[in-house]
Amino acid sequence: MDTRWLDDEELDAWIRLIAVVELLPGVLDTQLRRDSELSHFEYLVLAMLSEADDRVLRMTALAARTNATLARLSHVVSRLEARGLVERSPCPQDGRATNARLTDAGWDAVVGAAPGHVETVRGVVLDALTRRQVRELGEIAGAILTRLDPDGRMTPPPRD
Amino acid sequence: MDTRWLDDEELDAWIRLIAVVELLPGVLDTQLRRDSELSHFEYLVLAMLSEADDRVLRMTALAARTNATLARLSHVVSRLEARGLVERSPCPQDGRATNARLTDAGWDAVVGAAPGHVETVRGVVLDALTRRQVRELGEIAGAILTRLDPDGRMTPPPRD
DNA sequence: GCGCATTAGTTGACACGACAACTAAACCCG
DNA sequence: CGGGTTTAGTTGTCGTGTCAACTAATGCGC
Repeated sequence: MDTRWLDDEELDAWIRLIAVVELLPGVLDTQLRRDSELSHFEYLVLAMLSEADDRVLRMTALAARTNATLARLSHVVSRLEARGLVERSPCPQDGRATNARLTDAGWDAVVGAAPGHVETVRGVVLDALTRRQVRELGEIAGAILTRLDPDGRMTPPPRD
Repeated sequence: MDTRWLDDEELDAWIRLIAVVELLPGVLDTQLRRDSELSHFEYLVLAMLSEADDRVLRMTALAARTNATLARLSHVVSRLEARGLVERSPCPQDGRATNARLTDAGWDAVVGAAPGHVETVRGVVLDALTRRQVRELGEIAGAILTRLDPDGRMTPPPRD
C-alpha cells in the first residue's frame, strides 16, 4: 500500500506536537527539582496518592493513574520509600498485591510542591491558550489517548 | 500570592496532555525500534539531515531542529556514526564547528523507516482527529511552544 | 484438592539523557 | 596582536527507565 504522506497542515501540527512532547517534560522536571526536589513523575505519584481514600493505592492502580509500567513505578516507590514519603505494605485481601500509602511527610511534600507546580503549568500551557483552546485541547488529547491506550488503562474519562 | 487552582476544564485538558506526553514517545519508539532498529530521536536526526542541502548540517543546527541539547546530540551522533549512518567532519569555515553528513546507508535507513513511521503517526494521532482539530492542534502546540522555548530555538514557524 | 495459567510485584543488567567539566577555536577590543 | 570572553563540541559520571527474568500468590478447570 502506498504511503499517504502528510500535507502541510498535518506536518505542521505533527512537528509542533513532537516539539512539545520533547520539551515539556524537561521544563516540568526542572521546576519541580529546583523548588521541591521532586521529579515530575515523583510528584504525580505523590499527587495521585494524596487524592486517594486514606491516601492508599495498590501499585497496579497507581501505575494506571500515572501512565507508568509497574517496573518503573516499583523503582520510583522504592526511592520515595527510602526518603520516607511513601510506605509499602502487603495487601491483606490479596497476598500478591502491595499497597502504597502516602506518609505525613509525603503529604507535606505534595502540599509544598503544588502551588509552584500549578503556577508552572499555567505559565507554560494554560495561560498561553484561550478558554476555547483549553477545551479543544482536552478533546484532542482525549481523542489521541483512545489510540495510544485503546484499553483505557490510563486516566479514566472526565470522572475522577 | 494565592494559587489559582485549575478548574474542571483546565484539569481535564492538563491530565490528558500529560498522559499523551508520557505515552506517545514510547509508542513511537517501539514501532521504530521493532521495524527499523531506530529510536524515535535517531529517526528525527536522520530525517532532518535527509532534508538538508547536501544532507549536511552543523551539530548546532541539527540540535535546534531536533529540540535536543548539544550533549545529547553528540552522544547519539557518535552511535549513528559507529553504525555507519552518519559521518562527522570538521567544518572548513569554522574550526570549532562539526558537520554531520548523512551517508548513503543512512539515507537508505530513513527511506526504509519513513513509511512505517508515517503510518504510525497517522494511526495514533492524525487519523484520530478531524481536519479542524488538526489545524487547532497546530495552533495550540504553537502557542505552547512560544512559552516552552521563548527564544524560538526550536522548529522555526511554518516556514522551513 | 491438584496443577497450570494468570496476575502482582520486584529485581538486576543495560541503555540513554542530563549535567558539569573540559578542550579548542574564534571573536573582540584596546 | 595579546588576553579575556564567548561559542562549538566532546566526554565521563550519575540518575532513571526499559526489558527480561524471576518469585509468589491466586484462581480456574476437572
